[in-house]
Amino acid sequence: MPPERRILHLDMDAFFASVELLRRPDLKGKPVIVGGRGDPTRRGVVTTATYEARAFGIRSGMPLRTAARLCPGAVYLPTDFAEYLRWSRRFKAVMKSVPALFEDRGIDEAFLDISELHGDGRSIARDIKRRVLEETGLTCSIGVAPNKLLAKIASELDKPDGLTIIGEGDLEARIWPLEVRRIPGVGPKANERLAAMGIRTIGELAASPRARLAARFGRAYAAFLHDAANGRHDRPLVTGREPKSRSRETTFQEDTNDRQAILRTLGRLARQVAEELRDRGYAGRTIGIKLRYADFETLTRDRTLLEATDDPLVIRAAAVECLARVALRRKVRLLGVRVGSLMPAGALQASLDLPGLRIAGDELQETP
DNA sequence: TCTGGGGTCCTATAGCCT
DNA sequence: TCTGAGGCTATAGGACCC
Repeated sequence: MPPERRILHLDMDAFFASVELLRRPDLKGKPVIVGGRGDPTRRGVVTTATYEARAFGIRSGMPLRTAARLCPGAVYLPTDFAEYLRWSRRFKAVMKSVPALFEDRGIDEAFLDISELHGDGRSIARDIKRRVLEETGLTCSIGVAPNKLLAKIASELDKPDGLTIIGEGDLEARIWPLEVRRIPGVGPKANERLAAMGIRTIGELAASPRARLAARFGRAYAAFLHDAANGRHDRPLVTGREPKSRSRETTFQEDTNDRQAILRTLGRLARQVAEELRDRGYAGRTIGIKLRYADFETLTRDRTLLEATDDPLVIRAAAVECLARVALRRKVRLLGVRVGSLMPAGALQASLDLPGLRIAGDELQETP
């Protein structure tokens, strides 16, 4: 019998908006909406809204133009990722100071495996909340549970500034009444298909025969759903992660079918991706584009090179080649460039510097 | 007036090879 | 020699997450 795990999930409250309030304390108590360029007449979506704005029905992912209709009196601010990243590092530094496995889950949340720590989960969580507040002036919500999945659900249950402990015995009372959509991994599509089967709550999902789920969702996903609903989830924390791809994309303010404009944008995106790769010391072999038509139909095209690259001209050339495989009969709303199959650029150099090989121009040649 | 930008992972299919 | 199974890689799309 393995000892019960204790996983802690921390989620910052309305993170981007709260960071903005640190520099603009005069906006405290007002509806503040962060998203796009901060101009609700232009294309963009809400990334975060303060709780005052949420009272007007503002939700993240909502078009800024819709938000402007629902809450014209709100203060609209542009997203400033560099600034949020600075504050993100600060709260994560607090978490990393705890002697426990740490898993980074993006800019505003993270896990700790506190199984081996002395003391009860509640006091450990309280201590972290207090120190995060001291170091950043920001509040967060924490969930503690026997696995990552339940911990994440728990951290959502008492937002903002919440602390929720879920034990094995709390499943029926605390988790089963929740809607299936609360399970991370159940998005709009799966939610709809479950609803069509008459399954709305996690409890109903837990009581569904696996075979019935497998018939609609396939074995693997059905097993995940059924286990999750029954509180079973043994995925370990992922402590170190290598990036798999890097991309840049942009939505045109006006849909366009101007070939020259599209090519110019492609070149700019290729340059930006290359710059980021070089900054971070990576190169990639698979170059791809993403294109979204005005009607939102989206397609991708890939091309795999013989060698990994971080050269903007090589990336652009491959992207142009991908673009040539797409019919540009309709207007385009979004264009993206992606580099995948990443490897550290050092490894690339090492492979090119193998004895007996040297670089000549663009080609690998045998050393005489 | 809709619907961003940055990612990961999974699945299906096709071609090639053994 | 033919057929098939199965592995591997490349490609495309979709669902989901923050």
